[in-house]
Amino acid sequence: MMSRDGVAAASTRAITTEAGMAQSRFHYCFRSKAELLREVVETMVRNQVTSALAAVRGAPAVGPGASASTALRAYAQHLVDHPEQHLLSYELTQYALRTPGLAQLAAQQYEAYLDGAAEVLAALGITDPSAPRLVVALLDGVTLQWLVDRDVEAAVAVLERFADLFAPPMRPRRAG
Amino acid sequence: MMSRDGVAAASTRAITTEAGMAQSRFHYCFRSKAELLREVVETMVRNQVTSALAAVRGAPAVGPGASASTALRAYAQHLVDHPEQHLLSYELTQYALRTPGLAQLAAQQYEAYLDGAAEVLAALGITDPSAPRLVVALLDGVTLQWLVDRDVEAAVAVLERFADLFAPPMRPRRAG
DNA sequence: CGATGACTTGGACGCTCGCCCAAGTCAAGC
DNA sequence: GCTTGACTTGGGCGAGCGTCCAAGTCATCG
Repeated sequence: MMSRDGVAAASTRAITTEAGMAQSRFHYCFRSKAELLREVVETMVRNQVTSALAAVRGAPAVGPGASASTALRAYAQHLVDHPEQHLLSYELTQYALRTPGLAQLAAQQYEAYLDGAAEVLAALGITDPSAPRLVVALLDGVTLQWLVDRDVEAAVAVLERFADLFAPPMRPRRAG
Repeated sequence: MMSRDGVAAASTRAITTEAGMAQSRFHYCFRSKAELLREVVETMVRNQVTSALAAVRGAPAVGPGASASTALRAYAQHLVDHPEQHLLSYELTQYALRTPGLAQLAAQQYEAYLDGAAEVLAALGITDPSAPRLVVALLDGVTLQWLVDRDVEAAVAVLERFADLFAPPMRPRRAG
């Protein structure tokens, strides 16, 4: 419901109405709205990381270059299929950054992303310690761009270009 | 004031109080709050693009590799000096994406960013048509990461790594 | 001088927000 | 059967929101 309508629209009344329960019940289940948001972020991040790992482990790897490109395509597919989830992820980050009591929640979120990315890259045979930050940064940027202009071709092209730069398939000029 | 307190805190009352004028005057100056936001985004984007261009044109270019690295460092410096402005930029994008009447505002914002990036890259001697999207995506991603964890070293390292991949200084293995 | 119109103001409209409370329901344990 | 305590509820608290309006100020101009 949050991914459908946005964090700003997720009032305690809207949430409880969606769940078909009385609004008063909200503060019986959660101490405050911040507590709910904490749980939402933790659950969402856990799901994202585990499903990304499962997707990478599920696909057969035929060399770091090819599988990196495949993984990037899979991410693009997920983005196109579930745009609201990705937008929600950024909304929650910013909500946390602007809300005093939730400042460290965003940090936890991205720590989990970076750890997850490191694990995914390791599964692809890429162990460079600076790689996770680079990959997460590029994915975030491409995602944000696509959420804005919905240009799938351009987004995929950027990902392909990055894959070529970052993990060239086999060798640049040999045995094409 | 928006960059200081966030978009959510920018109510018409907060804005007019900050400006030292009566709240009623807001709707004499602007038809609605959406109209103000439109002007804010347009002004902000214009300033960002022109100042980025001025910075690149101001620095002497000594080859695409070196100047690209310099430009990325300059961006990192601006980010560290004015974090709220960058956060505001993302907040406005998301506010626009979630607000029905403002949907195309985000598209205009990123169109301007991409055009600006293309111009900056052209000034650096990089004319690859896919380059602006790649660079803007990476800058957005690195910026978001830094806004969350405030790790300057890591952010600069990622930018350097990208500069090496994207526009290698002179030649990879010759005349170092 | 009197009228016009741009500009400013305090106050109000109806609405939503997070949070809280007194009262109620109802199965479990004595 | 009675008490306990987890659970649920409608209603209300004070506050803030975007927007609007009648009334007021005041320089300009016939």
